[in-house]
Amino acid sequence: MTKEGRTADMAVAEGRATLQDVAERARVSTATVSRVLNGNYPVAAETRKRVEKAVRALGYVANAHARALAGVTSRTVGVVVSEIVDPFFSLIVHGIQREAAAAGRICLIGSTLGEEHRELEIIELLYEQRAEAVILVGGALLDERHQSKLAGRAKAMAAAGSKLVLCGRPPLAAPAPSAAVHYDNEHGALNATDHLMGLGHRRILYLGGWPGISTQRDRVAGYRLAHERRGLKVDPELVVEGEFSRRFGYERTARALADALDFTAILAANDATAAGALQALRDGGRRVPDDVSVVGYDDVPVAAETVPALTTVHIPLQEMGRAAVRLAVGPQDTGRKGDWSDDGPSQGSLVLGTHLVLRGSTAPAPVG
Amino acid sequence: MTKEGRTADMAVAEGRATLQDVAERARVSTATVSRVLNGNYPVAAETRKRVEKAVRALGYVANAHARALAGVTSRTVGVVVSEIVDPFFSLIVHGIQREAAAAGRICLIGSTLGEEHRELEIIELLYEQRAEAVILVGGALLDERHQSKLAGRAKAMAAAGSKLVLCGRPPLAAPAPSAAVHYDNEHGALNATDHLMGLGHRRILYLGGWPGISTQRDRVAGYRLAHERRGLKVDPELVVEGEFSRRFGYERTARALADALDFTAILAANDATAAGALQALRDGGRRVPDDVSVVGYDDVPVAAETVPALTTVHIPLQEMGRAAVRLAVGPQDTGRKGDWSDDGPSQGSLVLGTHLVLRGSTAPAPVG
DNA sequence: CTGAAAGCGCTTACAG
DNA sequence: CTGAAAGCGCTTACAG
Repeated sequence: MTKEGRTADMAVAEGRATLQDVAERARVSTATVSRVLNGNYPVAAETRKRVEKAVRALGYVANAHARALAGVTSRTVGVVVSEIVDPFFSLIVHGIQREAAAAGRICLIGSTLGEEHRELEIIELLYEQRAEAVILVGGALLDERHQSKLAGRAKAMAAAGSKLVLCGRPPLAAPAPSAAVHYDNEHGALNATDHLMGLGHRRILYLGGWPGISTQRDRVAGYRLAHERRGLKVDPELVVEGEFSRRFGYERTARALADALDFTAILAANDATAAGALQALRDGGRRVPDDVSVVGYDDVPVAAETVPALTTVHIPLQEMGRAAVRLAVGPQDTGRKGDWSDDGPSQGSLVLGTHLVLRGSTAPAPVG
Repeated sequence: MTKEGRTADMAVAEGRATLQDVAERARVSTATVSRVLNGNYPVAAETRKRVEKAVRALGYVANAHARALAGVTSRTVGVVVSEIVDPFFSLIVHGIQREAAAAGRICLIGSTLGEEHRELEIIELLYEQRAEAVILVGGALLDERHQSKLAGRAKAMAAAGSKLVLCGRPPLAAPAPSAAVHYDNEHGALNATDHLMGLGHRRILYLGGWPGISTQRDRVAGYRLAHERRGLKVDPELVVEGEFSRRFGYERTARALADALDFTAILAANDATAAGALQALRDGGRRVPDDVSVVGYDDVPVAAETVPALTTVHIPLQEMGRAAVRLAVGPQDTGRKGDWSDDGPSQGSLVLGTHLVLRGSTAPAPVG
């Protein structure tokens, strides 16, 4: 074992080495060590070498807390998701992780565990950790009190030089500063419905989705708009909301079949719901797409794996996550901290396009 | 607008309020404010009220960095995953999030983005953030250099009062301190293989899985052990390793069919691979389970959703995540910081059971 | 029950 | 190119 090796082990045995330890070993001041570590200041080559050697010998790793306290940003971005097991969220998070890694940031990920109203608690925890920015992933809770609390939080964060970024939901109402990256949700549903109508379907069952969230509101709106554009009325019996889940899709399709509800196609609120519908249809002896056409929404992996594979609305989920990080850590500070809180309501609002992916689950409406 | 409301807005406009601000407003010392906030010390009811009012008025949120620096633990647990989009990982992470929330912790989640050797970099980032513990999720890279670096890191962390927890992989070799929660991986594969053998299958294709990782090593070992126990030889042609992926499962099954490889059952390295095999079998005109039986591994949601549904090995993924957090933040410090680095090699090592879930993809081997 | 003060481990003007 | 010193926002003995 080398002398250096032994000393490193000793340092290890005593706990974490500090800047001070490194400075002493290299016989320089802590200021100098800090400078070589941050590499943003001229240091004599000779000195630099000594410091680097000491750093290695002691196995020194900077304390991010001390660094953050001393004024440098935390290099941490906060993320709030509902359920990480839901591919809609995990694909977005994947994009966030990729872009965060590229920007040298690490992610603090909080989950509401499916209880959306806990969003504010999680934001508070993330804010406590002084995340540079907090990204809220997924649809917005349709609750005025909740939204106004969110707006309050956004203001406080802006004033403190941090920011709130919305990902997969529309920007906050006017006076609150926030950035947002969204997708043309309503338009996606409009296209999907119109695709079915173009195939001759007139009685289309809208199935699934939780009405408490903006995602659902916009999808249903697109479904209705498609009818309106063709001068058709929506039969209220054909709009069955509830949950975004495979189980819900299965049960309600089975019930519709049992009730002999008249429909030739299903627009599901998301792919999981559509997969459930597919299974209920099969169990009920209906052929897809011969007897019934089915369209999903999201284009998560399962959509390509069902039998038949699902025609669905593609959302660039990963890209949306990446864009959110760009908005979050974006154009580096101009130095005027908290400054943009005065710039007006919104700090950039992106809308990504969606498009229909045609696969095997849709076909012309059966004749007769 | 109340007077208090106005002041709160003013404070907000000036950036984050500090303990000092609260103290001034409540006309007490910062020590007192700290005490009422932490509630671990007697404070006069009257004083407490004044402080609480000031906190609310200023919208004060503690700075976790300052708190951590001043000696309190960071209440942050680090997590390293490969691909968060893979349900194997996201289910474990879900369990981690649940338990972490219950313990009042927040998770810093780093991803290697599928490049396992980057694990060490991520650990370093997490260590920099002074995570209380770092949980490594998923199989271990079978690489001695990597393992010994990991051991070095584990020692350094232990000395610094933090710890490394392994989740879904075996404990580190002897002299490195670490806690681990694993599952009886080899046994699961043994059972699955034996189930097929019990149904009369003798030529079982082992399909998929990346040989560079402990997960695969143990599953293949279980497959071999099952043969050994029955005094059967493993035909090397029947062991097709490569990747854990649906695509790999599809392609290699299609190829096996094209090559007229002789087999009546498939043990897939995981459910995704099995789902790909199922599709190739269907595309190749084989009926499952009549012509070929298929068994998956993991029991992630997709296993219950394929047609037919997959017989597979269930791993208590969520529970494994929860257990990892318990090991991570576990029995609160006895105060002897870094002490357990001397206690021996391992800090508790749990092994959770797996079991076979019988669904529709397995049946007796076809006669003849 | 309350306060003054030291200290956690960094960074960064300010001098030299 | 280098160092002494202040300061970031907390917590916690130590006094009272």
